[in-house]
Amino acid sequence: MSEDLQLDMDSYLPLRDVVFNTLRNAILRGDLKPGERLMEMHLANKLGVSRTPIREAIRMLEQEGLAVTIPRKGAQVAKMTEKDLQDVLEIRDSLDELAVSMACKRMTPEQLVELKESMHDFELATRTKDVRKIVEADETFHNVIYRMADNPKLENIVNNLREQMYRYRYEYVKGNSTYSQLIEEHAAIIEGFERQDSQYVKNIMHTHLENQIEAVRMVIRGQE
Amino acid sequence: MSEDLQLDMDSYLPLRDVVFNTLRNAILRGDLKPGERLMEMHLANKLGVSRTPIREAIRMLEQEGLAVTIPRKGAQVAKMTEKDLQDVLEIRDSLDELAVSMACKRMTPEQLVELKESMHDFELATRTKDVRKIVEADETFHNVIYRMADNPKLENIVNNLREQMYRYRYEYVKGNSTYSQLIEEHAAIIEGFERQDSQYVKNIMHTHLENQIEAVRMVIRGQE
DNA sequence: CCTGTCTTTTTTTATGACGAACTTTGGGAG
DNA sequence: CTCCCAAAGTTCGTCATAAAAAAAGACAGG
Repeated sequence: MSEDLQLDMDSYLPLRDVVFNTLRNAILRGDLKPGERLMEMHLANKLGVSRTPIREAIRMLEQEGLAVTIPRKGAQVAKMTEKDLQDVLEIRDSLDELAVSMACKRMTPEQLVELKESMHDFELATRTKDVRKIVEADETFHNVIYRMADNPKLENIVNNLREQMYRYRYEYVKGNSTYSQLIEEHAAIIEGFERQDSQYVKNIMHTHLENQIEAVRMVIRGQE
Repeated sequence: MSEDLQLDMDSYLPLRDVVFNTLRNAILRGDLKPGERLMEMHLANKLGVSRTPIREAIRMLEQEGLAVTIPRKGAQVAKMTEKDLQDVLEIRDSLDELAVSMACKRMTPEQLVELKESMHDFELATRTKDVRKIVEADETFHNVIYRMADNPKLENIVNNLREQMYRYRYEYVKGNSTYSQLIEEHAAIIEGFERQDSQYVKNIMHTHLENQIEAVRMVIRGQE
């Protein structure tokens, strides 16, 4: 559990942000599992930094809902209950509708091209059978849509909400080897955007989301 | 600018949380103005704590959108542009609709009573002409509605969005001495809930929100 | 064998001091 | 007046330290 943490010393960012991104990714891809403790010294040693940037990163994770800290006991990776999942989905559904409405109104032809490209990338990714690639490609596809809505705050909120499901969805994608349905849905979404048929796209998005619920729910149930 | 910062040493909370709440309130009620710098040492001295809890609190504010930090330059109280306001309103509109739908389905009789009480409190508050009391009573009223929706995450997100408008709305409420319209709208909302007429409530909520936009927009324009 | 209490250890929390890196500012040279 | 450089101010990250709380373990008594 939780090996392989390593800093991406990319460009010049404050260490707290590097740590934040590192931990965030570790949580999302399941290297740090729900309920696992986040001990300052431990992480500091493992990442080779001092405790200060670790603590700041934990505060950020906390505010994003990826970690929960109990005073004087420390932080853990947030667990999700079925109720939490339900709540998140409710909101996502609503915001997806909003995003689609806005995207229909505001999208540029270039963005439509970009969307098609990312759908194509997704298709390619499914052939590799590399779960991580597939999930990432899917995220990219949806991110393009949210960006089309031209509302950065919306993008941000939806991303936070999606994050909270990802780590569970990971497991779901892993188990599910039939991506044809996903591909068809993506195609339908694009078709809808081309016709500017916002209602049509909303419906597809809704079922698209709906299809994931059961699977994620299963994973959550098996969470002890 | 920014005197009078003082810690509420309430119950036993980690200092970072106390600092966070203190700064948050100061920002919301305008004691710390948009664009004002948040210097670690200054705040630490003013609040009588060390830099560590200050830094952690700033990270939290940042994640809530109330502060913006530029690496190696430090944090400022977040400013809002008209586009930001537009974006926030779009989302709030959407989430208000969701909240109302859910509240209609899930509300308990006790909550309806609570809502009526908080409307009454609002009426009383308007008579005092105390801006802070009025704003708080209005927030309470709306919070009851969000709580009726029984979706804590939704409550949290909407609160964050509202926060970002509060400090501007403060000015608006200050200038506006006719609260009769607000009172009527609140009454209409309750009436709608009693009839479980979700569409009706949504409409009222929408105009209720719409009424605030222009005023907030004015304040933002005068922001230099 | 289990239970409750006491002690020890671990961990969080908060402080203070320090140096390095970066920004800004203000003065002086051209 | 403009450009450049030095000085001052800040952030950023590290380290050492100490207090307080929680967890873990030891141990005596039922």
